[in-house]
Amino acid sequence: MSTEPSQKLTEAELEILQLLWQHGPSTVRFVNEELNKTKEVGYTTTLKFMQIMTEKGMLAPDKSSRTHIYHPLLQEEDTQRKLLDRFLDTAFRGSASKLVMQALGNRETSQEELDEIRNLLDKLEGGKP
Amino acid sequence: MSTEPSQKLTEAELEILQLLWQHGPSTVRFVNEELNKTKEVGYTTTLKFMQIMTEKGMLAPDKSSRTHIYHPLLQEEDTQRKLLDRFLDTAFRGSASKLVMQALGNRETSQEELDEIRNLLDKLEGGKP
DNA sequence: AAAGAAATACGAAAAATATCGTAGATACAT
DNA sequence: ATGTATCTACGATATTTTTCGTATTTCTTT
Repeated sequence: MSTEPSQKLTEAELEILQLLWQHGPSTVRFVNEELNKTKEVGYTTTLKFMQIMTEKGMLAPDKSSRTHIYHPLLQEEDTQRKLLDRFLDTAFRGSASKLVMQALGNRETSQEELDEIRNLLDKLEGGKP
Repeated sequence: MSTEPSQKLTEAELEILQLLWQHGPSTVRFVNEELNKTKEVGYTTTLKFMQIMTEKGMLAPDKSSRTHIYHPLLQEEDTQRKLLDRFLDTAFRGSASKLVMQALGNRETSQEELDEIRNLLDKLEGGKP
């Protein structure tokens, strides 16, 4: 009927979600301050965004006290998966390996992370003696 | 002071670039027909996009014949790298390994591709016996 | 050479995103 | 209890992105 988390995250919405995932449920003020570490954004702008996101079913404000606390309703990993699917299509025409190669090739990756990935590869190939 | 390939590709622009990378320099009509395989877009809309992209320095039309042939000026891999950097930051807060894990974990990847990736891992860890 | 088809140029409307100002409500400090 | 600071609500404006209509030019065909 209503609360379908309508897709199509905008850049600004994603930024806010990231902050909430990272720091947990937060106030508008906190989110706004975090945003301002990167760029200049007015308080009411942030507020408006979070209200719109609430309408869209992405956030739920706890209004029990005057200062509302916003909870993210979207799961981080779910959302990342969807974003990745889309990105893979639009930017890499669907070639996951090409994307992976670029992701690993073009930046520093710690030994630990490499090990992790290698483990995953082993697992994926498992059952093939 | 002009031809700087100003950044910030829009979705529509990227779609067009993909077609040009995939099929090589093309006419507006061809691009439009390709686009219409997916969604409905008017001819002049496509034309306008390609003209704007030309202004932005992303494309260069060969106007020697009446029907212009548009060449992409951006390199596919360069562009993908930039898009990936951005995406990595905004969607995965910079964690390349997390992105890679998702990319590999959530879809079918062929044995060949897996091998390729494993090779890359070996290379990246090279110099460490 | 005239009619019709196919391109480009250009301006402007429509839609989607982002930004903010102001008003009114609520808490807090004096 | 009065003034000040802090919030939320809400409407309005600005910016960016997408879409297209119309005019004009250039071929083709007859």
